[in-house]
Amino acid sequence: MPNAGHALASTQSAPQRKRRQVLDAASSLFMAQGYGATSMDAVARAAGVSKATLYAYFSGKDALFAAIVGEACSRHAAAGEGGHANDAADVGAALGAIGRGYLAFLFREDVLAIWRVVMAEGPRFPELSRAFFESGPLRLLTWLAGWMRARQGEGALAPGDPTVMAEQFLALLRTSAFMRRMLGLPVTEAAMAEEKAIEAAVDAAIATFLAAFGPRQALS
Amino acid sequence: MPNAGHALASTQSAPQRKRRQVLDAASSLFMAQGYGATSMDAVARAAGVSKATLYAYFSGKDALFAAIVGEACSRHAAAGEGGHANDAADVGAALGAIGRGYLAFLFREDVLAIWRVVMAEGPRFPELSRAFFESGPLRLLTWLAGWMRARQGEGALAPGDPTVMAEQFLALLRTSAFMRRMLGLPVTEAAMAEEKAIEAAVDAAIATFLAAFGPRQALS
DNA sequence: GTCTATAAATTGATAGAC
DNA sequence: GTCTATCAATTTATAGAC
Repeated sequence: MPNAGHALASTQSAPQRKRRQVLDAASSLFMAQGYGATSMDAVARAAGVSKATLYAYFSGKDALFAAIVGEACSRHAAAGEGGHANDAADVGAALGAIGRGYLAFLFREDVLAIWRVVMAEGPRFPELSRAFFESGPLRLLTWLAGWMRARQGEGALAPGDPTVMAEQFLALLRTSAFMRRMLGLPVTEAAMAEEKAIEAAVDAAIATFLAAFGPRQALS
Repeated sequence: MPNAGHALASTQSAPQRKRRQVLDAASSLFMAQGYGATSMDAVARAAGVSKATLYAYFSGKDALFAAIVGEACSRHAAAGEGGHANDAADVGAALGAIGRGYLAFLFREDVLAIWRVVMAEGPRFPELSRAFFESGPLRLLTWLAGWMRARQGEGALAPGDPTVMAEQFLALLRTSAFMRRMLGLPVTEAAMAEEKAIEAAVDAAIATFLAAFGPRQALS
Protein backbone atom coordinates (compact mmCIF):
# COMPACT_ATOMS: atom_id res chain seq x y z
CA MET A 1 0.00 0.00 0.00
CA PRO A 2 1.55 3.22 -1.13
CA ASN A 3 2.17 5.75 1.60
CA ALA A 4 -0.85 5.26 3.80
CA GLY A 5 -0.67 6.71 7.26
CA HIS A 6 2.38 8.44 8.73
CA ALA A 7 3.82 11.31 6.77
CA LEU A 8 7.31 10.29 7.73
CA ALA A 9 7.88 8.19 4.64
CA SER A 10 9.19 9.59 1.38
CA THR A 11 7.71 12.90 0.20
CA GLN A 12 4.89 14.94 1.68
CA SER A 13 1.24 14.11 1.32
CA ALA A 14 -0.83 16.06 -1.17
CA PRO A 15 -2.64 18.25 1.37
CA GLN A 16 0.64 19.13 3.03
CA ARG A 17 2.07 20.02 -0.34
CA LYS A 18 -0.81 22.39 -1.04
CA ARG A 19 -0.37 23.90 2.35
CA ARG A 20 3.27 24.44 1.50
CA GLN A 21 2.36 26.11 -1.78
CA VAL A 22 0.08 28.51 0.07
CA LEU A 23 2.70 29.30 2.66
CA ASP A 24 5.38 29.90 0.05
CA ALA A 25 3.17 32.14 -2.06
CA ALA A 26 1.96 34.06 0.96
CA SER A 27 5.49 34.48 2.21
CA SER A 28 6.68 35.95 -1.07
CA LEU A 29 3.80 38.38 -1.28
CA PHE A 30 3.76 39.47 2.35
CA MET A 31 7.50 40.04 2.34
CA ALA A 32 7.53 41.87 -0.96
CA GLN A 33 4.44 44.02 -0.52
CA GLY A 34 3.68 44.07 3.16
CA TYR A 35 0.56 42.99 4.99
CA GLY A 36 -1.86 45.64 3.82
CA ALA A 37 -0.99 45.52 0.14
CA THR A 38 -1.28 41.74 -0.05
CA SER A 39 -4.77 40.39 -0.77
CA MET A 40 -6.01 36.90 -0.13
CA ASP A 41 -7.04 36.84 -3.76
CA ALA A 42 -3.46 37.41 -4.83
CA VAL A 43 -2.21 34.73 -2.44
CA ALA A 44 -4.65 32.19 -3.81
CA ARG A 45 -3.72 33.05 -7.39
CA ALA A 46 0.02 32.86 -6.70
CA ALA A 47 -0.39 29.56 -4.86
CA GLY A 48 -2.48 28.10 -7.66
CA VAL A 49 -5.42 27.28 -5.42
CA SER A 50 -8.84 28.76 -4.94
CA LYS A 51 -9.70 31.13 -2.15
CA ALA A 52 -11.95 28.52 -0.59
CA THR A 53 -9.03 26.12 -0.33
CA LEU A 54 -6.93 28.84 1.17
CA TYR A 55 -9.52 29.43 3.86
CA ALA A 56 -9.71 25.69 4.46
CA TYR A 57 -6.09 25.79 5.65
CA PHE A 58 -6.02 29.16 7.38
CA SER A 59 -8.86 30.76 9.23
CA GLY A 60 -8.12 34.22 7.87
CA LYS A 61 -5.55 36.71 6.72
CA ASP A 62 -4.23 37.29 10.23
CA ALA A 63 -3.71 33.58 10.83
CA LEU A 64 -1.92 33.21 7.52
CA PHE A 65 0.33 36.14 8.32
CA ALA A 66 1.08 34.71 11.74
CA ALA A 67 2.01 31.38 10.19
CA ILE A 68 4.38 33.10 7.77
CA VAL A 69 6.12 35.08 10.47
CA GLY A 70 6.27 32.02 12.69
CA GLU A 71 8.02 30.04 9.98
CA ALA A 72 10.45 32.88 9.41
CA CYS A 73 11.21 32.88 13.13
CA SER A 74 12.01 29.18 12.98
CA ARG A 75 14.36 29.71 10.05
CA HIS A 76 15.81 32.66 11.91
CA ALA A 77 16.50 30.50 14.92
CA ALA A 78 17.85 27.63 12.84
CA ALA A 79 20.26 29.93 11.03
CA GLY A 80 21.50 31.08 14.42
CA GLU A 81 22.04 27.56 15.72
CA GLY A 82 24.62 26.21 13.32
CA GLY A 83 26.05 29.38 11.90
CA HIS A 84 28.51 30.35 14.59
CA ALA A 85 32.02 29.40 13.61
CA ASN A 86 33.70 30.20 16.88
CA ASP A 87 36.64 27.87 16.65
CA ALA A 88 39.18 30.25 15.20
CA ALA A 89 42.81 30.72 16.03
CA ASP A 90 42.76 34.13 17.68
CA VAL A 91 39.99 36.36 18.91
CA GLY A 92 40.22 38.79 16.02
CA ALA A 93 39.79 36.07 13.43
CA ALA A 94 36.88 34.58 15.34
CA LEU A 95 35.19 37.96 15.62
CA GLY A 96 35.73 38.42 11.92
CA ALA A 97 33.94 35.18 11.14
CA ILE A 98 31.10 36.04 13.47
CA GLY A 99 30.79 39.56 12.12
CA ARG A 100 30.85 38.56 8.47
CA GLY A 101 28.28 35.86 9.10
CA TYR A 102 26.03 38.27 10.96
CA LEU A 103 26.13 40.98 8.30
CA ALA A 104 25.79 38.53 5.42
CA PHE A 105 22.67 37.25 7.17
CA LEU A 106 21.25 40.68 7.95
CA PHE A 107 21.83 41.92 4.40
CA ARG A 108 19.94 39.04 2.83
CA GLU A 109 16.91 40.36 1.03
CA ASP A 110 14.54 37.92 2.69
CA VAL A 111 15.88 38.76 6.14
CA LEU A 112 15.53 42.48 5.50
CA ALA A 113 12.01 41.86 4.23
CA ILE A 114 10.84 40.15 7.37
CA TRP A 115 12.36 42.85 9.52
CA ARG A 116 10.42 45.45 7.57
CA VAL A 117 7.17 43.53 7.77
CA VAL A 118 7.38 42.69 11.44
CA MET A 119 8.30 46.25 12.33
CA ALA A 120 5.50 47.67 10.23
CA GLU A 121 2.81 45.36 11.61
CA GLY A 122 4.31 45.02 15.07
CA PRO A 123 1.82 47.31 16.76
CA ARG A 124 -1.02 45.15 15.44
CA PHE A 125 0.63 41.80 16.18
CA PRO A 126 2.56 42.28 19.43
CA GLU A 127 3.07 38.55 20.04
CA LEU A 128 4.68 38.18 16.64
CA SER A 129 7.11 41.00 17.35
CA ARG A 130 8.13 39.41 20.59
CA ALA A 131 8.56 35.97 19.06
CA PHE A 132 10.60 37.43 16.23
CA PHE A 133 12.90 39.35 18.53
CA GLU A 134 13.47 36.39 20.80
CA SER A 135 14.06 33.92 18.00
CA GLY A 136 16.51 36.21 16.24
CA PRO A 137 18.36 39.11 17.83
CA LEU A 138 17.96 37.98 21.42
CA ARG A 139 19.09 34.43 20.68
CA LEU A 140 22.22 35.65 18.94
CA LEU A 141 22.90 38.13 21.70
CA THR A 142 22.67 35.46 24.36
CA TRP A 143 24.94 33.13 22.46
CA LEU A 144 27.53 35.81 21.83
CA ALA A 145 27.52 36.90 25.46
CA GLY A 146 28.34 33.33 26.44
CA TRP A 147 31.09 33.25 23.86
CA MET A 148 32.54 36.47 25.23
CA ARG A 149 32.49 35.08 28.74
CA ALA A 150 34.33 31.95 27.61
CA ARG A 151 37.00 34.04 25.91
CA GLN A 152 37.39 36.12 29.02
CA GLY A 153 38.00 32.91 30.93
CA GLU A 154 40.83 32.09 28.57
CA GLY A 155 42.29 35.54 29.03
CA ALA A 156 41.69 36.35 25.39
CA LEU A 157 39.42 39.24 26.27
CA ALA A 158 39.58 41.83 29.02
CA PRO A 159 37.17 41.65 31.96
CA GLY A 160 33.84 43.41 31.69
CA ASP A 161 30.15 42.65 31.34
CA PRO A 162 29.99 40.06 28.53
CA THR A 163 26.43 41.05 27.67
CA VAL A 164 27.45 44.65 27.12
CA MET A 165 30.40 43.48 25.07
CA ALA A 166 28.19 41.32 22.89
CA GLU A 167 25.70 44.16 22.48
CA GLN A 168 28.41 46.55 21.45
CA PHE A 169 30.15 44.28 19.01
CA LEU A 170 26.91 43.58 17.17
CA ALA A 171 25.87 47.23 17.33
CA LEU A 172 29.21 48.25 15.81
CA LEU A 173 28.30 46.14 12.80
CA ARG A 174 24.95 47.84 12.24
CA THR A 175 26.29 51.00 10.69
CA SER A 176 24.37 53.32 8.41
CA ALA A 177 24.89 50.78 5.64
CA PHE A 178 22.41 48.59 7.49
CA MET A 179 19.97 51.51 7.69
CA ARG A 180 20.33 52.09 3.99
CA ARG A 181 19.59 48.47 3.24
CA MET A 182 16.61 48.54 5.58
CA LEU A 183 15.24 51.51 3.68
CA GLY A 184 15.83 49.73 0.39
CA LEU A 185 18.57 52.12 -0.69
CA PRO A 186 21.83 51.14 -2.35
CA VAL A 187 24.62 50.77 0.17
CA THR A 188 26.57 53.74 -1.10
CA GLU A 189 26.11 56.44 -3.68
CA ALA A 190 29.30 55.51 -5.44
CA ALA A 191 29.11 51.96 -6.73
CA MET A 192 30.79 50.35 -3.77
CA ALA A 193 30.32 46.62 -3.79
CA GLU A 194 28.24 45.24 -0.96
CA GLU A 195 30.86 42.68 -0.01
CA LYS A 196 33.47 45.38 0.36
CA ALA A 197 31.11 47.38 2.54
CA ILE A 198 30.63 44.37 4.79
CA GLU A 199 34.36 43.72 5.00
CA ALA A 200 35.10 47.33 5.84
CA ALA A 201 32.43 47.45 8.52
CA VAL A 202 33.62 44.21 10.09
CA ASP A 203 37.27 45.23 10.09
CA ALA A 204 36.49 48.58 11.64
CA ALA A 205 34.24 47.00 14.25
CA ILE A 206 36.91 44.49 15.26
CA ALA A 207 39.56 47.17 15.55
CA THR A 208 37.43 49.32 17.78
CA PHE A 209 36.19 46.40 19.82
CA LEU A 210 39.64 45.01 20.45
CA ALA A 211 40.98 48.45 21.31
CA ALA A 212 38.45 48.53 24.10
CA PHE A 213 38.25 44.88 25.10
CA GLY A 214 41.31 43.18 23.68
CA PRO A 215 43.72 41.32 25.95
CA ARG A 216 45.57 43.64 28.29
CA GLN A 217 49.15 43.25 27.20
CA ALA A 218 50.82 46.45 28.40
CA LEU A 219 49.21 46.39 31.81
CA SER A 220 50.23 43.00 33.00
CA MET B 1 -9.58 95.57 4.07
CA PRO B 2 -9.06 92.56 6.28
CA ASN B 3 -6.23 90.33 5.25
CA ALA B 4 -6.55 90.39 1.49
CA GLY B 5 -3.57 89.08 -0.43
CA HIS B 6 -0.35 87.87 1.07
CA ALA B 7 -0.58 85.13 3.62
CA LEU B 8 2.28 86.64 5.56
CA ALA B 9 0.09 88.69 7.85
CA SER B 10 -1.28 87.36 11.14
CA THR B 11 -2.61 83.80 11.06
CA GLN B 12 -3.00 81.45 8.15
CA SER B 13 -5.70 81.78 5.54
CA ALA B 14 -8.67 79.47 5.75
CA PRO B 15 -7.65 77.17 2.88
CA GLN B 16 -4.20 76.79 4.35
CA ARG B 17 -5.72 75.97 7.70
CA LYS B 18 -7.85 73.23 6.16
CA ARG B 19 -4.81 71.92 4.39
CA ARG B 20 -3.05 71.81 7.74
CA GLN B 21 -5.93 69.91 9.30
CA VAL B 22 -5.73 67.34 6.55
CA LEU B 23 -1.98 66.98 6.90
CA ASP B 24 -2.18 66.62 10.67
CA ALA B 25 -4.94 64.05 10.54
CA ALA B 26 -3.22 62.09 7.79
CA SER B 27 0.06 62.18 9.66
CA SER B 28 -1.50 60.76 12.81
CA LEU B 29 -3.23 57.98 10.95
CA PHE B 30 -0.39 57.04 8.64
CA MET B 31 2.08 56.93 11.49
CA ALA B 32 -0.20 54.99 13.81
CA GLN B 33 -1.62 52.49 11.33
CA GLY B 34 0.70 52.50 8.37
CA TYR B 35 -0.06 53.25 4.75
CA GLY B 36 -2.20 50.27 3.86
CA ALA B 37 -4.44 50.34 6.90
CA THR B 38 -5.21 54.04 6.54
CA SER B 39 -8.14 54.91 4.29
CA MET B 40 -8.84 58.25 2.69
CA ASP B 41 -12.26 58.05 4.28
CA ALA B 42 -10.71 57.89 7.72
CA VAL B 43 -8.40 60.79 6.92
CA ALA B 44 -11.30 62.95 5.78
CA ARG B 45 -13.29 62.10 8.87
CA ALA B 46 -10.40 62.77 11.23
CA ALA B 47 -9.63 66.05 9.50
CA GLY B 48 -13.25 67.16 9.65
CA VAL B 49 -13.53 67.68 5.91
CA SER B 50 -15.23 65.80 3.12
CA LYS B 51 -13.42 63.45 0.82
CA ALA B 52 -13.98 65.79 -2.09
CA THR B 53 -12.16 68.55 -0.23
CA LEU B 54 -9.37 66.18 0.58
CA TYR B 55 -8.95 65.37 -3.08
CA ALA B 56 -9.02 69.07 -3.89
CA TYR B 57 -5.78 69.47 -1.95
CA PHE B 58 -4.05 66.19 -2.76
CA SER B 59 -4.32 64.31 -5.99
CA GLY B 60 -4.50 60.92 -4.28
CA LYS B 61 -3.40 58.75 -1.43
CA ASP B 62 0.15 58.50 -2.70
CA ALA B 63 0.53 62.26 -2.97
CA LEU B 64 -0.85 62.72 0.53
CA PHE B 65 1.53 60.14 1.90
CA ALA B 66 4.45 61.78 0.13
CA ALA B 67 3.49 65.14 1.62
CA ILE B 68 3.38 63.63 5.10
CA VAL B 69 6.77 62.00 4.80
CA GLY B 70 8.21 65.15 3.27
CA GLU B 71 7.05 67.20 6.22
CA ALA B 72 8.50 64.66 8.61
CA CYS B 73 11.81 64.92 6.77
CA SER B 74 11.79 68.67 7.25
CA ARG B 75 11.14 68.29 10.96
CA HIS B 76 13.83 65.64 11.07
CA ALA B 77 16.30 68.01 9.48
CA ALA B 78 15.26 70.90 11.69
CA ALA B 79 15.70 68.83 14.82
CA GLY B 80 19.19 67.99 13.64
CA GLU B 81 20.14 71.59 13.02
CA GLY B 82 19.82 73.12 16.46
CA GLY B 83 20.07 70.08 18.65
CA HIS B 84 23.81 69.54 18.79
CA ALA B 85 25.21 70.81 22.05
CA ASN B 86 28.87 70.35 21.22
CA ASP B 87 30.35 73.02 23.49
CA ALA B 88 31.19 70.83 26.46
CA ALA B 89 34.22 70.83 28.66
CA ASP B 90 35.84 67.52 27.76
CA VAL B 91 35.23 65.06 24.97
CA GLY B 92 33.47 62.52 27.15
CA ALA B 93 30.94 65.03 28.37
CA ALA B 94 30.33 66.27 24.85
CA LEU B 95 29.83 62.75 23.57
CA GLY B 96 27.43 62.17 26.43
CA ALA B 97 25.34 65.14 25.44
CA ILE B 98 25.34 64.09 21.80
CA GLY B 99 24.51 60.49 22.63
CA ARG B 100 21.71 61.31 25.00
CA GLY B 101 20.20 63.73 22.52
CA TYR B 102 20.42 61.17 19.75
CA LEU B 103 18.79 58.36 21.70
CA ALA B 104 16.12 60.61 23.19
CA PHE B 105 15.26 61.61 19.63
CA LEU B 106 15.31 58.08 18.23
CA PHE B 107 13.15 56.76 21.06
CA ARG B 108 10.43 59.33 20.52
CA GLU B 109 7.25 57.59 19.48
CA ASP B 110 6.70 59.82 16.48
CA VAL B 111 10.25 59.30 15.26
CA LEU B 112 9.95 55.54 15.62
CA ALA B 113 6.65 55.70 13.76
CA ILE B 114 8.07 57.43 10.73
CA TRP B 115 10.98 55.02 10.63
CA ARG B 116 8.55 52.14 10.57
CA VAL B 117 6.37 53.65 7.90
CA VAL B 118 9.20 54.69 5.61
CA MET B 119 10.87 51.31 5.93
CA ALA B 120 7.65 49.46 5.27
CA GLU B 121 6.69 51.50 2.22
CA GLY B 122 10.22 52.22 1.05
CA PRO B 123 10.16 49.71 -1.79
CA ARG B 124 7.09 51.42 -3.22
CA PHE B 125 8.34 54.98 -2.65
CA PRO B 126 12.09 54.91 -3.27
CA GLU B 127 12.46 58.69 -3.50
CA LEU B 128 10.88 59.08 -0.09
CA SER B 129 13.31 56.62 1.45
CA ARG B 130 16.24 58.48 -0.01
CA ALA B 131 14.95 61.86 1.13
CA PHE B 132 14.31 60.51 4.61
CA PHE B 133 17.75 59.00 4.95
CA GLU B 134 19.49 62.11 3.73
CA SER B 135 17.46 64.48 5.86
CA GLY B 136 17.98 62.42 9.00
CA PRO B 137 20.71 59.83 9.52
CA LEU B 138 23.05 61.09 6.81
CA ARG B 139 22.81 64.68 7.94
CA LEU B 140 23.66 63.74 11.51
CA LEU B 141 26.48 61.50 10.36
CA THR B 142 28.02 64.27 8.29
CA TRP B 143 27.78 66.74 11.11
CA LEU B 144 29.30 64.34 13.64
CA ALA B 145 32.16 63.45 11.30
CA GLY B 146 33.02 67.14 11.09
CA TRP B 147 32.84 67.37 14.86
CA MET B 148 35.18 64.41 15.21
CA ARG B 149 37.63 66.00 12.80
CA ALA B 150 37.61 69.23 14.76
CA ARG B 151 38.30 67.37 18.01
CA GLN B 152 41.12 65.52 16.35
CA GLY B 153 42.59 68.88 15.39
CA GLU B 154 42.55 69.87 19.05
CA GLY B 155 44.24 66.64 20.02
CA ALA B 156 41.22 65.59 22.01
CA LEU B 157 40.74 62.50 19.87
CA ALA B 158 43.19 60.09 18.32
CA PRO B 159 43.83 60.16 14.57
CA GLY B 160 41.66 58.03 12.32
CA ASP B 161 38.93 58.35 9.72
CA PRO B 162 36.44 60.74 11.33
CA THR B 163 33.60 59.32 9.24
CA VAL B 164 34.24 55.83 10.57
CA MET B 165 34.49 57.19 14.07
CA ALA B 166 31.16 59.00 13.72
CA GLU B 167 29.57 55.87 12.26
CA GLN B 168 30.81 53.75 15.10
CA PHE B 169 29.85 56.08 17.91
CA LEU B 170 26.29 56.31 16.62
CA ALA B 171 26.15 52.59 15.92
CA LEU B 172 27.27 51.86 19.48
CA LEU B 173 24.18 53.71 20.68
CA ARG B 174 21.76 51.64 18.62
CA THR B 175 21.82 48.55 20.80
CA SER B 176 19.12 45.93 20.96
CA ALA B 177 17.09 48.34 23.04
CA PHE B 178 16.62 50.33 19.85
CA MET B 179 15.54 47.19 18.03
CA ARG B 180 13.04 46.46 20.75
CA ARG B 181 11.57 49.92 20.49
CA MET B 182 11.42 49.63 16.72
CA LEU B 183 9.44 46.43 17.09
CA GLY B 184 7.14 48.09 19.57
CA LEU B 185 8.38 45.99 22.48
CA PRO B 186 9.12 47.24 25.97
CA VAL B 187 12.78 48.04 26.43
CA THR B 188 13.37 45.25 28.88
CA GLU B 189 11.39 42.44 30.38
CA ALA B 190 12.04 43.61 33.88
CA ALA B 191 10.59 47.06 34.38
CA MET B 192 13.75 48.99 33.63
CA ALA B 193 13.02 52.65 33.10
CA GLU B 194 13.65 53.91 29.61
CA GLU B 195 15.79 56.78 30.82
CA LYS B 196 18.05 54.39 32.67
CA ALA B 197 18.41 52.28 29.54
CA ILE B 198 19.46 55.34 27.58
CA GLU B 199 21.96 56.40 30.23
CA ALA B 200 23.48 52.94 30.41
CA ALA B 201 23.80 52.66 26.64
CA VAL B 202 25.37 56.09 26.36
CA ASP B 203 27.85 55.49 29.14
CA ALA B 204 28.92 52.15 27.72
CA ALA B 205 29.24 53.61 24.25
CA ILE B 206 31.42 56.44 25.45
CA ALA B 207 33.67 54.11 27.40
CA THR B 208 34.23 51.83 24.43
CA PHE B 209 34.63 54.70 22.02
CA LEU B 210 37.17 56.50 24.14
CA ALA B 211 39.09 53.29 24.75
CA ALA B 212 39.54 53.06 21.01
CA PHE B 213 39.76 56.71 20.02
CA GLY B 214 40.48 58.64 23.18
CA PRO B 215 43.55 60.87 23.47
CA ARG B 216 46.76 58.83 23.50
CA GLN B 217 48.18 59.42 26.94
CA ALA B 218 50.37 56.41 27.54
CA LEU B 219 51.95 56.40 24.12
CA SER B 220 53.23 59.98 23.96
C1' DG C 1 -14.05 75.47 -2.40
C1' DT C 2 -16.96 72.55 -0.04
C1' DC C 3 -20.38 69.51 0.44
C1' DT C 4 -23.58 64.94 -0.37
C1' DA C 5 -24.10 61.05 -2.99
C1' DT C 6 -22.32 57.64 -5.67
C1' DA C 7 -19.55 55.23 -9.09
C1' DA C 8 -16.31 51.40 -10.03
C1' DA C 9 -13.26 48.28 -8.40
C1' DT C 10 -11.43 45.39 -4.77
C1' DT C 11 -11.52 43.56 -0.31
C1' DG C 12 -12.00 39.45 3.19
C1' DA C 13 -14.78 35.75 3.65
C1' DT C 14 -18.55 32.05 2.49
C1' DA C 15 -22.24 28.96 0.22
C1' DG C 16 -23.02 25.10 -2.25
C1' DA C 17 -21.92 21.80 -6.03
C1' DC C 18 -18.92 17.92 -6.76
C1' DG D 1 -10.86 18.91 0.02
C1' DT D 2 -11.39 21.61 -3.84
C1' DC D 3 -13.64 24.23 -6.90
C1' DT D 4 -16.87 28.28 -9.03
C1' DA D 5 -19.67 31.89 -7.99
C1' DT D 6 -20.96 35.31 -5.01
C1' DC D 7 -21.99 38.21 -0.77
C1' DA D 8 -21.44 42.27 1.92
C1' DA D 9 -18.44 45.63 3.14
C1' DT D 10 -14.89 48.79 2.09
C1' DT D 11 -11.70 50.92 -1.06
C1' DT D 12 -10.06 55.03 -4.01
C1' DA D 13 -11.79 58.43 -6.59
C1' DT D 14 -15.41 61.56 -8.90
C1' DA D 15 -19.90 63.95 -10.42
C1' DG D 16 -22.81 67.51 -9.63
C1' DA D 17 -25.39 70.75 -6.51
C1' DC D 18 -24.52 74.99 -4.02
